[in-house]
Amino acid sequence: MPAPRTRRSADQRRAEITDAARELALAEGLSAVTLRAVAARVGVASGLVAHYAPSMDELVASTFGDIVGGELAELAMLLSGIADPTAQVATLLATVLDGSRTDVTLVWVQSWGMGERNEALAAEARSRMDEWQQFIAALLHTGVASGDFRVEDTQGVAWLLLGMIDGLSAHTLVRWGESEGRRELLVRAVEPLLGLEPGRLRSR
Amino acid sequence: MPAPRTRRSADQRRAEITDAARELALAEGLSAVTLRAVAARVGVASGLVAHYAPSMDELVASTFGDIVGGELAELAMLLSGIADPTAQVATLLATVLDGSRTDVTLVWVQSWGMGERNEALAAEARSRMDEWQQFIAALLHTGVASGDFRVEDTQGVAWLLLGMIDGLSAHTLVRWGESEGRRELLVRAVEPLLGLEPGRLRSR
DNA sequence: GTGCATGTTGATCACTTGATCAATCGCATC
DNA sequence: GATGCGATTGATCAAGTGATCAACATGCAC
Repeated sequence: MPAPRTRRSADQRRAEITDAARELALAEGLSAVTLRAVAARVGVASGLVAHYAPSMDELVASTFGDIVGGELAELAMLLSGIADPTAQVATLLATVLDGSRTDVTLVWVQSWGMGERNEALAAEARSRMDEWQQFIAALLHTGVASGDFRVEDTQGVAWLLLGMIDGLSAHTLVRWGESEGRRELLVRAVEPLLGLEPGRLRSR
Repeated sequence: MPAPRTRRSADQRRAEITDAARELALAEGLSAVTLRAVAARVGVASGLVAHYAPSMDELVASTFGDIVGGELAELAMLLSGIADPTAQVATLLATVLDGSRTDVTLVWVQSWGMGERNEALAAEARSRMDEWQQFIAALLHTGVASGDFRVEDTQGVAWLLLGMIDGLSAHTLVRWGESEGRRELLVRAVEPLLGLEPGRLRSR
């Protein structure tokens, strides 16, 4: 039986396709976001995906953007419910390293490795990294303004924190477990960067 | 004109192939290590590469191992000429973050992202990460023994250092430049982890 | 010189990828 | 109900992947 043809509005179909792409990327990585794989997941002919996507490179890039943008929005939401800057940073570190986001981490790591061959993806990765850096910098800035932190180079420290987070996250892709002990150590390394006395970030 | 057929010993040809694979990986990434690309670089029929390599997955994995193994050996050589543990760590950080090794960094990052689809590569990556971690741990151990460092959880701190290094290195793939300022900050974060007074790691 | 073990070729298979496009048909509009 | 816009199909192309193998020929042993 040939699949029954269903007809949607263009916007609706577009949404289905981007959703399917995101689900695929989270389940099997960005390299699994393929013309036919997306089509199969939507339950549609391959040509239709090609019809809506400018190119697969761009679909992969925008899928990456969706995922990591959503992650940041989620985190921002979580932190917005916390008043104390120190607690915010503590929560940031705890959340990002809790090992429950290997799917998003894989997407990040693949974006760095695939950027060599997919210029749209590389550009999107740069943009999203900036977004994250600015988010962290804003966090630090708030803490400095309130007198909780003492940071000179806010931008630089934000980059450093992001680098640490990304590196430790990437490691969990290959070596999971032991994340508990490493957060403790990370916290000890971060405190002096923020001008905090030892132990302040741990209280939580 | 059909290419003139040249005949080498099996060992010699094997060496040519692994060399070509390494060069390709460094120039264009692990994903460029392809049956035909390697054959073309050696100047040989594709079938010959298949004849010597158990499979392309394994050739990619062993190529990765060659590259990062060589990197570590090179670094070990460099550090062996330094007596003071503090200077050793300072040199380690300076060397790894000097931005002159984006080729090796790309190989690292790709190994994490491709491990999903290449089990041999994933295993090799795990093994090489262990190697690095043990190397750093030994460095720390020496410093503790000599009284230069004060570190309780040597293994944990080694993992943390490696994570920081990998994360910051990965960032240089997308955002190069500014590496100078970040080393300064990294050093400030690492000092307390080693039980060093502020500024000790910077003296170099 | 001759023989032949073994290094080497390149055509070939089966598969996957992104992309194109004429043909088809669902469905809102009239 | 009939019309036609536009969403949808699926066959098709060109390119690239790893792998296989019968045929070939090189250069050493004798």
